[in-house]
Amino acid sequence: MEESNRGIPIPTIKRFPSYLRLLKQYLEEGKEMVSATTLAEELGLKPIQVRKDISCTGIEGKPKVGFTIIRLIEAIIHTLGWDNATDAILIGAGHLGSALARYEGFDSYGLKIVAAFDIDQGKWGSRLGDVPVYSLADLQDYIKANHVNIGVLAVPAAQAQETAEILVSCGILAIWNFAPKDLKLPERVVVQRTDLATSFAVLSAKVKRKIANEDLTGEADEW
Amino acid sequence: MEESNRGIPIPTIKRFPSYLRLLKQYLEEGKEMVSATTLAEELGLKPIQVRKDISCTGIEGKPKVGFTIIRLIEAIIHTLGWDNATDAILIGAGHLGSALARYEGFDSYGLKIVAAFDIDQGKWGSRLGDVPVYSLADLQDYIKANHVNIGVLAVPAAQAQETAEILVSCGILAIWNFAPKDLKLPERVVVQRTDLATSFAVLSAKVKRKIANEDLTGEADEW
DNA sequence: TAGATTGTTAATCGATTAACAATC
DNA sequence: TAGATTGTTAATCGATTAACAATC
Repeated sequence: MEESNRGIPIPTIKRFPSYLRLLKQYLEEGKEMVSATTLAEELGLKPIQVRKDISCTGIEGKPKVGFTIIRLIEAIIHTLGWDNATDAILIGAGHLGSALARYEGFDSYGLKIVAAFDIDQGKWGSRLGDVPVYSLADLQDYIKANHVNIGVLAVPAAQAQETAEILVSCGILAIWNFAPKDLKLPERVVVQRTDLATSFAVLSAKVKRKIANEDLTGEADEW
Repeated sequence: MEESNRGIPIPTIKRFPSYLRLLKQYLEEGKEMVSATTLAEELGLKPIQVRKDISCTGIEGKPKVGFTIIRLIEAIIHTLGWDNATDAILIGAGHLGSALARYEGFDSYGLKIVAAFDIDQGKWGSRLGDVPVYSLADLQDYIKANHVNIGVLAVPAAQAQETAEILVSCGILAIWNFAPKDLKLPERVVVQRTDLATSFAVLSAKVKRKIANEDLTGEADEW
């Protein structure tokens, strides 16, 4: 009963990393307290929204002064479940996979890419940064032996579904899918897409909307 | 008046690329018509939602048969503004930038990365796939000379704000930000973030929720 | 104390979903 | 024709925002 069935709203979850980055910066600058008003101002949000979001972490503030930065940081990290690192494997050691394997930021998200797998024999035995690359044939054994729960999928779209199914059959619980393909998998598997097309679609739409609105205001000026 | 001030809902925009991929696949398979029911089934959505989304493109279907695939594809591409390619420049030729420059999929989004810029002198004159890498010092001249409107930002977080400000001062209208940093820019600039932290936060939350719910149902089974 | 800020409760807003008539 | 599917109008749902009392 303590934690609701539905949990914290996804939009709130999405804002947490931004809060976290800013709070860490404040901490480095030697600050101790911060108000929701300040956070909102810096991130372009409304103060009330920041307060609602913060209330999801269970942290309480002090009127007039705000919130204790270090406590907020810890609470957000805990709420996101980033306080104990999760091992993940990477499938696909192409350009994108390579960039992901070398990405330094994952440490602070509690994500650790421990191994990469690829069909290309030429890549077996090599390393992407610190991450060793193995044959796809070793996937199943590796997952079983190392109790990995998360798979990061960075293969071409044409192989995505098939590869995802292999991951699922190996017992992977969650897939972070970077391939431009919508996966059809059993309900129990958690799938999170990071889709460049989707992101660019939103950018395109915002640009279009901005231009349309500027045209409107432009016309209005002539009245 | 033809196009509303607010335009198409962002959630709908975000689903368009998925429809597009699936429709293109159907087209390749030689199909001509498709129903909203089928699309929904394949993408894990509700038929009513697909119909609502499609209605935003202005395309009308035929009861009992559905929609003409080719017309739907064209309408979605047009609605997204992907029918005439937009030039973009890439800032930051590191691992991520390199992967973005070589990404083949951008063609179909109407995005073309025409040049990359980096502070690292060792990279000047080289190429990321087809994309030439220049000095950051050449940025302003290049933007002016080539009428580029979109900047893809793939620099380290510490340089993101500063680099974005340069882009804005050079007249860039929209920034696609891959750096894990929230940019503070003038209202008129369109900023779209593609943030690994945010995406992973949602994945973490879904996993947590799934586990919580499984525990709940587990307990319920014992009653 | 006065005033800024918090947290709660209620109102608003936008998107999803349901209900159902129209139609091929 | 019968039945599946469309498109519209209304209901529901969830998140954002507003209002305001509590408090340091």
